[in-house]
Amino acid sequence: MKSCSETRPTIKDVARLANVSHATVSRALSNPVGLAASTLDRVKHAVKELGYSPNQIARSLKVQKSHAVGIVVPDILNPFFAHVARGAERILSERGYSTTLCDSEETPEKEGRYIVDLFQRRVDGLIFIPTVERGEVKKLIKKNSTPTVFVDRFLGEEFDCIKINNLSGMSLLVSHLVNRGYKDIGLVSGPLETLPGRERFEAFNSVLARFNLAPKPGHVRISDFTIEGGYRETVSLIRSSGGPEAIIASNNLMGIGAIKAIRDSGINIPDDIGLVVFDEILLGDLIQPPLTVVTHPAVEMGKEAARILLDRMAGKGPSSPRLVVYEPKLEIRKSTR
Amino acid sequence: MKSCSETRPTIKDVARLANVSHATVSRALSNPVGLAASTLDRVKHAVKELGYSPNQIARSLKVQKSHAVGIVVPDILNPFFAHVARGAERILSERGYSTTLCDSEETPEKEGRYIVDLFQRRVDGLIFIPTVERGEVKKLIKKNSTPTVFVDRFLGEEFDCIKINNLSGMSLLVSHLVNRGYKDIGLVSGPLETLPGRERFEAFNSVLARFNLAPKPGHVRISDFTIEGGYRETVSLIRSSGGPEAIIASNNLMGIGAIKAIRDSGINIPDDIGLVVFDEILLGDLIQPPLTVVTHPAVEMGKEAARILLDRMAGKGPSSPRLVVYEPKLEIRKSTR
DNA sequence: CTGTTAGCGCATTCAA
DNA sequence: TTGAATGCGCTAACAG
Repeated sequence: MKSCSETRPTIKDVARLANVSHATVSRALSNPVGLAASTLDRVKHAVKELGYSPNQIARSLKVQKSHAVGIVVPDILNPFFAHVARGAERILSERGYSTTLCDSEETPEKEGRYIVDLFQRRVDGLIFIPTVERGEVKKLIKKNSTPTVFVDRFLGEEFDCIKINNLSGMSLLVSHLVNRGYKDIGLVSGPLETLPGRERFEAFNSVLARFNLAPKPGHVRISDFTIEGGYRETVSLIRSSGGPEAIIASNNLMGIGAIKAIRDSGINIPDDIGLVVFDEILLGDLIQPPLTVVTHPAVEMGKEAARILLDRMAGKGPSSPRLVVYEPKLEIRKSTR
Repeated sequence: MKSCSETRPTIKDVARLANVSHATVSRALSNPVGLAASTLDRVKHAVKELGYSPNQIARSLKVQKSHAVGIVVPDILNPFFAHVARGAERILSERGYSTTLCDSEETPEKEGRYIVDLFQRRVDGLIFIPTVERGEVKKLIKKNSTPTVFVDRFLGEEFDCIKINNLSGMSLLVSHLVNRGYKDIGLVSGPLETLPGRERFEAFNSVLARFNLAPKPGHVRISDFTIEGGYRETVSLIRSSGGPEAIIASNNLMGIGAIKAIRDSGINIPDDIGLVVFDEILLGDLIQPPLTVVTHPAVEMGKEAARILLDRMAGKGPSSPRLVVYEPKLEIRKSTR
């Protein structure tokens, strides 16, 4: 359809049609108390007649609030992040905030551009799941006074953060394997520059030690939280002589990569190798064999992040950073002996 | 961290520090030609010193363009829509537009609020995948002159639209089944109030007729494009006496529902029943048995939508509505005999 | 080459 | 109960 070039009606157009001042129109629309019923009526008619829709940009400039919040996630195709976004968005929109969902695609440059753009658009708040940690973004966030809450990953103790207990999650996974008789357990770890990558890595080692076990040299691989990365490291793990009896994938995407790698190597779960995954896998129960995983309450975490952000934007809440830690759950399916 | 209450520096602060007028600062930042090198230098230093970041809201108000576009999808958890969004976002951000991704969660009310909000925020363009068709949203879009392009679903011939050839997709699926000897084929259809739902439904009937077959009464079920809906109808199909030999699910989510339903009924794919799905299923190749599906180039469709939208926003392109139709591909896996 | 001026559309004092 | 005036932060004539 041809875009028609007539300009949109403004508050003045409404005022003219209703025979009042534009200030009156403004009142009628936002706080109609103490207005003559007849005036209100005329304004309403004029609004409908012209199809007037307030210009939020002008309004934001005037009131110095955008009533918008940014949500930045590293990968919208990862169901975990999508669920977090959904939870946050639900709470925020309930409270009249509109949200801008940004997918940084695990790319620090893209992420940086988003943050700058969001700040220039003067969002009132930010829910942020960063990619690999870098000083620059952290500086940006700190310099800017926009309230920000982190989810899953974070950039330092000085920020509000919603996360899960990575130690207990990894403990659940390792214990499960050890209890089933696995001794030689491999790890496909996420990047150590991310909080969950690092914490799960450390937990893996410490929990193993608690069982008087230690990872075999070469059986711990540092990867990047992607399907491809998980695939690559798992293949290499399998091919190496004396590969592990079981593998823990440190997140869902690497778990998918691991399944594919195992399948492509012509060996079998759980007969030839065990596999368990940190974080739920979409359709994890439909895969053959169904995968044992550790789950997070992703939607709830998003909601909680939003609630805390709302507090911050309202200037409420403690002045110290808030840390909310959820407990993961073990979902036992059949990917181990 | 406590949000600090000092207000952000404005262009005037920069001007004062650099000893120039704010108009000069504006020029230095946007179009620095014909400025004395020394002036430019002073401005740049002042900008850095203050950590000045232009207020995009004020800028938008002045230039009457927000340089933002909205992307509204019915379900961000559906990988098809997520991929479309990703494709669109890539093209748009390349061209300096920022995008607001909105998830209507298949809820017309939520969708309506998003559209209104986006228009009030004066987005320069809109990429829109509507929920079930309703007159109201259509009216909103038409009344507003904001360029809009639809993907997959649409609201009428008068709009730009990127879609796939639903007839040939369904033809691929039906032919595949017929060639393998299935005669009694059931359909779990999407809602007929959506374009793909309707077109696939009609294609199902016409392609069957081409083979001199007709669907058995009760073997065509109208559902709602959700996992639950697909589950429900498939269970009912299986339980009915003389259920179909094979089922076509009209989209990916209903396909997942169908798999679960078949599994929960204690019967087997492909031995007891065949299943093929319109649209790729995430991990469709990891499910047991791997699912035969028809695929769309989702990212490319999103990109094309963005390109057309860019044209529209620039006032370029034909004045008649543009329709781009992609051809689906059959991905044969092993969910039929 | 740079400063002055005038709005963009709106909310909000302050008077009347 | 309503109107007039002001300014949010910025860009874009128009002068000089």
